[in-house]
Amino acid sequence: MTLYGGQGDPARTMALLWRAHSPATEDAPRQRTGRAAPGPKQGLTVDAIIEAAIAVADADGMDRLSMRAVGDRLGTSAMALYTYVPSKRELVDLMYDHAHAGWPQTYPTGDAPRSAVLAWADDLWDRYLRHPWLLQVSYARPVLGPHEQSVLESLLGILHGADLPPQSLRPGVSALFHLVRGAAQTAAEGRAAAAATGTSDQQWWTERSALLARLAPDFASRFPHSTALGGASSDMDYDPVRQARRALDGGLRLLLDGLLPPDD
Amino acid sequence: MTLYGGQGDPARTMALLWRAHSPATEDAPRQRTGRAAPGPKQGLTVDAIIEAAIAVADADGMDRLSMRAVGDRLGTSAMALYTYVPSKRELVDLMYDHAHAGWPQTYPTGDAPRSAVLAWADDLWDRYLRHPWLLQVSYARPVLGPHEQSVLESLLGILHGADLPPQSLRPGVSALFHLVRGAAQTAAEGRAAAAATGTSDQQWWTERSALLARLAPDFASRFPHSTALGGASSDMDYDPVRQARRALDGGLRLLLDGLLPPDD
DNA sequence: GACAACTCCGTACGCCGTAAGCTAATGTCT
DNA sequence: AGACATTAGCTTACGGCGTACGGAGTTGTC
Repeated sequence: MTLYGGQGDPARTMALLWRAHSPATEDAPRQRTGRAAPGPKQGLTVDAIIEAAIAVADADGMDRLSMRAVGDRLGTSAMALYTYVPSKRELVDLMYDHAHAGWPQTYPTGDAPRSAVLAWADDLWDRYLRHPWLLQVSYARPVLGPHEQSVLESLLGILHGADLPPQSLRPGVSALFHLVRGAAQTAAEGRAAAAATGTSDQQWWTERSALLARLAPDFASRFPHSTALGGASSDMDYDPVRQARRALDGGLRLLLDGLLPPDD
Repeated sequence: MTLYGGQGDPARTMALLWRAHSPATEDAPRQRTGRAAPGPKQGLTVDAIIEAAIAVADADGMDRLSMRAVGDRLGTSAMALYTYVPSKRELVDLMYDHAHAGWPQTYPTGDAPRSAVLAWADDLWDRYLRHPWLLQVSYARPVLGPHEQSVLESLLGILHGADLPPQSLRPGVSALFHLVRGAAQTAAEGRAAAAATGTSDQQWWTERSALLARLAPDFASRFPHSTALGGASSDMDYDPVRQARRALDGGLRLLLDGLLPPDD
């Protein structure tokens, strides 16, 4: 199920999200009271925690991400993290933003906004497949961090050059995000399913068909169009990542036909 | 985080999914051994469990859906459910399919496939907003039940009439699903956030802006396009559901411009 | 030297999914 | 009628989770 973000204390979360990037708030829980700073030195940093958490999620998946697991990786306990991070939810928010770091500031457009959009989508697709747990964090979250913001900003930069009808901008942006995200999710989950069950994609698919044929022998007559669509041609590609990627490319083509003038 | 479905024993899951709809397997765990049926009468049914679980998810959200909660609602314990359903994962799969029940078999197309697609998308949007937890179940799941299958089948029926280039069919279908699902997710989560915090959408938005202005005073110069996009006009609509719906309508328009000939 | 502020973190609580196994009910077979 | 295999229902319990709470130890200021 989707993990909803942005639910803790918004001020605290946003301070953490924008902390290093803002000239105003230098850093740290330490600074919260305006006064000095007694007490032991801090042994961890928020960034170290974020990176450890991302490492856990990348390696073992979001299901296995727990405060205890992050603590283990850092050689401490789960509770030690709570000095730096108010809760797991906030940590996920921070992970989410951090995983979008290093995004290109701009994409070369020239006279070809279409290929720039495709490059942007390709980068986002890569990012999602590299950190599939990103797709399990709600993207309707309203607490945006600086790195996520860059992803949006770079797309807007591309579209700014193309002369869109102004009322197409917002829907176009939403649609592009939804398409990439949806396709990447399909790909990531197909890949994960194959890895989890250990059966090849083709093998798995034929087993499923046999089962369906037995349980629902009238399938073909009840769902003729689905049957036609699923009809396996001999050169069928069972790899879920390639399938999803092809669907994404096609979907982007259709959408951009409606959105942009053709590159030339 | 997204709950991955379709991971239990596929044969058992599919038998449950297609059970009532198939002439072959009459029903029930009872029947699994070919032999007769000693032991106490069964006091529950799979359908009752599914419906109770959906009621819990509708009322309290997916986070609060637990086997114990479903058991409580049925006046029994959590463990009593395991006679009927192999695990929570399978139960979620069954819930997912069941929540798509009653889908229109066909949409009137006439010469207007475009409006038929829009009606289909509208129905799906409604369904998602009525059962927002559906959006937290992965839709890349390959174990399809009969009701989900009808959703796809009806769309294919519409598109069959329009003469699409054949290579546009799959990407078009994927894109339509992704658009509706993405928009509904944005809407549902915005709605949930407003309900959870108790602040009005407008109030919440202005607080967020003030916070951002303080933490990242250089926001406008670093993200000029985002700033321009977010620029609040006086007649701005803060309601997240309406916003997402408008984005969906616009996105569908763009996509269908690329996909279909205009209705007339 | 006193004290306040702070970090660190062990313990514990109430959740969760579900494995294991007992009890009692029911059918078939002798 | 009685024996017995099979099954549903359910209790108990285990190992996980997020995190509240509070004690212990460390560091700065007065």
